[in-house]
Amino acid sequence: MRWEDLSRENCSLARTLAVIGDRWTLLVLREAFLKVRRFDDFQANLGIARQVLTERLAHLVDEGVLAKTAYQDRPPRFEYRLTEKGLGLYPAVLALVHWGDAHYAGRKGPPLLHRHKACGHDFRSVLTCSACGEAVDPRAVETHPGPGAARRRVGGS
Amino acid sequence: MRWEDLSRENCSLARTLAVIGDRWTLLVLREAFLKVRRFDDFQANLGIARQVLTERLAHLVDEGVLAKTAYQDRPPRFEYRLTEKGLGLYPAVLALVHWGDAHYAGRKGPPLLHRHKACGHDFRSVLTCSACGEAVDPRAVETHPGPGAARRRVGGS
DNA sequence: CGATTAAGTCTTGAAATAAGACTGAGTCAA
DNA sequence: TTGACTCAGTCTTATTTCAAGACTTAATCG
Repeated sequence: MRWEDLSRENCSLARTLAVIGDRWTLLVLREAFLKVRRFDDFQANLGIARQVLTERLAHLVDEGVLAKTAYQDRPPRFEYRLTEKGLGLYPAVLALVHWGDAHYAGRKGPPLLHRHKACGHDFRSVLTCSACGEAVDPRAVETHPGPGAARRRVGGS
Repeated sequence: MRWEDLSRENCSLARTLAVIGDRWTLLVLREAFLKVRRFDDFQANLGIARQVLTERLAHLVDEGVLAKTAYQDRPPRFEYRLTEKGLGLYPAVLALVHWGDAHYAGRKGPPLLHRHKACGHDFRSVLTCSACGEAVDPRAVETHPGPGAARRRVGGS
């Protein structure tokens, strides 16, 4: 299979990765979550090849994860901001960051902490069940086909 | 910057992506979470080039995300299983899947549902604060440097 | 005028990926 | 005991992507 066929897979992870699974894309989003908005700032912070950055930003805009808007007209200058859809990736990004904190932070601890403004404390993200509100252990999850599951061939010859 | 320098960045997301940010790696892990264990099954399910699969599995084993063990000796046959560290990626994977469900599921709904065995209901993951136990809105999070933050040059000439 | 800034595009060489043939060790069935 | 098959890879070749940095365009600043 080639990467560009991913979005046609009937799998939500594959479709998500078709949008944000490229090399660099999640790092571009990290910068966006840290309020970086301009092409040259993304480029300088990431050290990414400019061509690649151009392509990644365009893709994220196409997918509605970032919005590109002019903040001045002459000369034209643009900024890239997270949309609501893009903001929806925050739980995933935070979970990845906290996994990194747990396994790859240096002796001194994590480089960045997250504070929950509502309660005032630094926190880690906890996977919680939308149905019962309790923390979920990965081993306590079972999967089963949903309404959009692919029809399977049954009893074929 | 080149990709292989990522793991030296003082950023937990960058270090995480150095492990699981390659093309295909998260799909390999999807299969692992769905209890796939053998080389040929990964290969057949993903349609990934065998060479790439070989390299990805070896990398995940190196990083302690998967464990490779022989399940028979003659001929030698191996299986790849998630370690505890690998299981720790579940919240991140689930968050990505649920983002895909929200934005890319077809008309009929998501292809796969997740049931919380403890309460018996299908659920979505909710980002919850480890300090206060409440659901966290992305806009209610502030970041600040942690103990492992890079020392910044101060007052340089 | 000359330097600087922002947001790219272009060029070139290096690296990664896709597709599929091939290998080797062993099993199974006739 | 030959021939088909399984598993877990390796090898080859062509295509695609990425890295690095020079170049471009339009406008402002001193």
